[in-house]
Amino acid sequence: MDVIAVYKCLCDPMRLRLLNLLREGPLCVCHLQEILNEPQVKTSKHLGYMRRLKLIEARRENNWTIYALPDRPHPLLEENLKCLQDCRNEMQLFRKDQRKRAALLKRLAKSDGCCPRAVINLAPKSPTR
Amino acid sequence: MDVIAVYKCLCDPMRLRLLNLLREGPLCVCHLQEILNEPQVKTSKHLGYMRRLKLIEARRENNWTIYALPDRPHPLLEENLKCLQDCRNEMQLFRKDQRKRAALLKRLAKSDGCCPRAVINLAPKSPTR
DNA sequence: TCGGAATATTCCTAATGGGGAATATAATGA
DNA sequence: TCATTATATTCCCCATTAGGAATATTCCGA
Repeated sequence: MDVIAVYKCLCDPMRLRLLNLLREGPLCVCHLQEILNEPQVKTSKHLGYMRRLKLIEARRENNWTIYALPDRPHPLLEENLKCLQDCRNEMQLFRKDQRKRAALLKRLAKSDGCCPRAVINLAPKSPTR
Repeated sequence: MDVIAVYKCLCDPMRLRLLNLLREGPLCVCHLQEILNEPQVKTSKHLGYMRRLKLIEARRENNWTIYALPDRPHPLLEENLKCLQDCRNEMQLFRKDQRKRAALLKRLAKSDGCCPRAVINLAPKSPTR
């Protein structure tokens, strides 16, 4: 039952926020951390947790680790992320995070971000989806 | 975030099996226990857990406790139960449980079950849905 | 009133998870 | 080589949970 792994990931608020962001495109840890305004350990641990359960992927890009949903995410995960997107009326936090993400990307487009190289590499992926 | 409660319920295999059965109609504890072939404590505890989180309801019918999904279940729960229903190819266990349930109801229809009164009361609800 | 069936609760133990502080590791640039 | 940045890991504590054994509770019928 792989399904259990999906639900285990989904049953923590912080992980939901992370997934909600990754759904819109890959991000490095420091950006996730900044957007969520949560300590580094916490961010890294939750990402590691989901990574171990194979729900998200990580790749090293120079000094940064970029996390992303896999090309073909677990269907159950996808379905639920879509759901959460829909009920984001209740999910003020989600919307707020998304706005912060948009602002961050905009800021980085002017290339004064903390890891421009990562951003450039991800540029084709992040705006759409 | 009520959503977390839903996912907490969903991240245990036994609870998934219980929900999968309740989705088809109400059942008393002893029937659930029999179908799942799990010890009484375990069954009762998981049901209690979900009940406390308001995902399922219970009503006392003489000596039995009948558990059921609420009239208007949490939308996220419903969505996921539907999902699980769909991917039940992987979920051999679910199908097996459903067959056992059908057999049980058939047997009870001949009124030699352990709690006929409960069954009678629930008859209008269980066949459909 | 008593015994038995159905269910819930309590007590215990082991495992897991969350969070923080501190430390380790990896990669960069000076 | 060294300092710095980004990230992961380890250690520690606390809360939650799963599961079983035993016990309590509720309700029934004799």
